[in-house]
Amino acid sequence: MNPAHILIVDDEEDIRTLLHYNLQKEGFKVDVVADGLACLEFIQKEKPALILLDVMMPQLDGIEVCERIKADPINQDILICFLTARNEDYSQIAGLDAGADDYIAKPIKTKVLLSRIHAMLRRSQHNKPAEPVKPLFHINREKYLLEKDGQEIQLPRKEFELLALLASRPNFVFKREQILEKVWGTEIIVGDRTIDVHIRKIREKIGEQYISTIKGIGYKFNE
Amino acid sequence: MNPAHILIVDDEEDIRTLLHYNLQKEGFKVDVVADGLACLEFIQKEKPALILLDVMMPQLDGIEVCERIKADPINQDILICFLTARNEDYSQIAGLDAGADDYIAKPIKTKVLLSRIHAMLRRSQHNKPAEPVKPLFHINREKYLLEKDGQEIQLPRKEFELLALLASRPNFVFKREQILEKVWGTEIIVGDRTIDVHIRKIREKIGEQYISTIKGIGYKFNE
DNA sequence: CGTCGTTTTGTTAAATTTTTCATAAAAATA
DNA sequence: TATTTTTATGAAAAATTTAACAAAACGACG
Repeated sequence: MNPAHILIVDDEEDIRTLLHYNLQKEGFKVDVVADGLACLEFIQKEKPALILLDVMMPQLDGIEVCERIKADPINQDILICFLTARNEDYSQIAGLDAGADDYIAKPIKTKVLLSRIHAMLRRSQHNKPAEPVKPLFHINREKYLLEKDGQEIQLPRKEFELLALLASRPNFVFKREQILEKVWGTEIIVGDRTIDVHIRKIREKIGEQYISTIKGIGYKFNE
Repeated sequence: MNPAHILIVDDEEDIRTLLHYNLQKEGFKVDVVADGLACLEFIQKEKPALILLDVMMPQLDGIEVCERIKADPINQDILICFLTARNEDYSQIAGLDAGADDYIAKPIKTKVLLSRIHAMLRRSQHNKPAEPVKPLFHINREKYLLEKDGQEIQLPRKEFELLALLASRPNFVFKREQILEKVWGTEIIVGDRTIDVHIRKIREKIGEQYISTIKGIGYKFNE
């Protein structure tokens, strides 16, 4: 579960600091720029999942920036959330017309902010192509369980994520590094033994034959 | 893309005319009725994509109408947007509680109106997770009443909403976040303990076996 | 205004999950 | 074969998450 990447665009130092601090604490990968131009430059190089975009900015305002971003199909799926001065009805509408996905009124309450961000991210994940379906073995993300020849097996979260990852590409050898990155993310650091232990638990539950160890490299799911 | 069908419900002639004119000009298919009863009758025959619903109306007010509409699962996906007198905070809240999807404050600015409408329509197309309704026991939305093998169980509102959500998709694991979003909305922020407590209350009333905890994820309703 | 039912919060205990650690076993390397 | 490296295993510590309870806050209503 990788942390979502969020870009903050605001000309006010205080706001930048505040948002940066709160979002980072929440576990997001955060970048910050101070104006619209810098924002456009930034997304040439990196593609954040979400941009918090101040509407009122000198030179290039948020609406303009938003329109330019959304103009490129490649960036369609970047979520954009406007930060607007309170009760600026006009900016609200113009913003949504410009293709923004949500807006938050200043003054920003941290709880509201986080809640909205999570809601947006979740929503965007929600309508993404369904993951490939496994016949023998079905990993049911909706029900958070494993359907194996008739019976349903409940797995704790980490075990579930790990198995889901391996099973998503049968016969492909996932390196330990990759596993750590995909299941734990780059932020959370855990020792190598942790993977072993989870693998063992999974094997206990589904049988030895499904997961093979590739010594020195990692693990794979057998078709 | 055929034009969205919008129903206008307002007791004031001027407003009806204004809205009708503007929406039609925008290319929507528009119908107009003057009161709540006519509205309910209308949707028996046709199913508009969106209803602009005045809150303050003689006899049957907008909130009541909204509740009745949303009570029928078939109409769940009709978008409802309240038209409220300005700064009627109370009606805003009551409206959203009643299941409305948005509200617009009078006096209505055309640009705001159109923008909001487009946003709502876009959003509703955007996230359409199928929601098959499963009446293991019947959930009576009008009375906030649960009919379980003969006996009727009264549930307070929040408990009711929560149970209704879980029961709307048996076996589907609702994440805590999702529950918060659906039952409380993104605006209202409550702690995680709140969910637990409501779950417990519901379990006390309907029995333990119906709702399972999926640790680290959320809850689900058992079929 | 006081009361009652509902909703929310905070605290503590219990349960479960996740991680670490020490040691054994296995595989690879030389 | 001896040595080194890597993984498996069992037990236990640490961390996280939920349940249970008590109480406060809130709202509707007489």
